[in-house]
Amino acid sequence: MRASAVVKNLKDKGFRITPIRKQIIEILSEDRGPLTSLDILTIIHKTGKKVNESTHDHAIGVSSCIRFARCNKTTVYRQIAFLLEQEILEEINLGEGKNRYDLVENKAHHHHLTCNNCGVIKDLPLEDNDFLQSIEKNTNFRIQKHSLELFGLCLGCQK
Amino acid sequence: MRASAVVKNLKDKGFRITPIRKQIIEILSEDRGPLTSLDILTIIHKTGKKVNESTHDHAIGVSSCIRFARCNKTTVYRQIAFLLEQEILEEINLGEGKNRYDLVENKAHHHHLTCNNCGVIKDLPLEDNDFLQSIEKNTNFRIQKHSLELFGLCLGCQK
DNA sequence: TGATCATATGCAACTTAGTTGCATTTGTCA
DNA sequence: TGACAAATGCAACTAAGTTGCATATGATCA
Ligand SMILES: [Mn+2]
Ligand SMILES: [Mn+2]
Ligand SMILES: [Zn+2]
Ligand SMILES: [Zn+2]
Repeated sequence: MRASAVVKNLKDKGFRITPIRKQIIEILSEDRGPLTSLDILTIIHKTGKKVNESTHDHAIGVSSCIRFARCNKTTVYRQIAFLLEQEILEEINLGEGKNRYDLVENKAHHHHLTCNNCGVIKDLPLEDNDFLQSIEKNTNFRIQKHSLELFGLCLGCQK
Repeated sequence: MRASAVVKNLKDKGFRITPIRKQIIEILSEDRGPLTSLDILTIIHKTGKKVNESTHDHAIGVSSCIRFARCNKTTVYRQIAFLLEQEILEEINLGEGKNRYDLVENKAHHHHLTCNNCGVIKDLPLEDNDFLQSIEKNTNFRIQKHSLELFGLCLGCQK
């Protein structure tokens, strides 16, 4: 599983593995598309409730469950900051007035197609090196980062 | 001048021309680069003061000056919304947690190069139609809008 | 298995961008 | 010069994100 590889990597680097840190990595590795901090917090809260309701034992354990239920937005923001520093996440801005986060991991650099009608966000892998190099030549800028976001209608929403 | 053409166009379409509306158009037509709502408000306030301090008569007039000095952020936001509807402005998001606005007018569609060191924002005219068409073919999306923002170091900041 | 200690967490209070409702003012046109 | 719709100011609000501080906890070692 992708999440456990990320966790192992962090542990090897000497970082602490807390239930919330692990859970955020797991949530983002489920590939629901780039999530906001509130998306993440809401999923953590739900996970806490679900596990609490079930009478069976569960991989997550009761103590983690209690902590998921109480998880605070500050913690989510701080974990996001940590995971960004570790270059495990990428910050994505679709002009919504809030950020989204995508697991980088072994996925190559990519962009997004957002449907203006149904909101679905599709990955767009795109080899853009030639493109960027020609801009560097023409402008004398040294390009360090770029963001390309496309908006339109997905096949289903074109009617 | 570019600003007066925009104003005339609005007048012809039957929209009211208020001092603040006109001033915002003028500020943005001075090409200081894409401005935030606060940038705009601050410049309006300064203009009010400057004109007030000067003892000479001035193209702007005293009554406009008083209104510039009192201009409220709500008004700026509402003018921005109006000018966006009229497709006079374009909204630009550089991932700063706030929007910037650029006059569209007769300037062609373009992108931006932002210097990570000194913050300068340079226009980047870029013919990207072929590029977009090939994405449409490969993805079955119909693309309606796109944003491409580049970040790096300007010539001066490359040391 | 504890004790230790740096790191992670929860909570409350704060900042900043942007929005809304409402009373008042003003640009336009007859 | 009215009349009236559109524009404005102000205050109160929302939502994303940040900060300080007291408490809790994961990893390490005895
Ligand atoms: Mn993605
Ligand atoms: Mn520009
Ligand atoms: Zn769709
Ligand atoms: Zn620079």
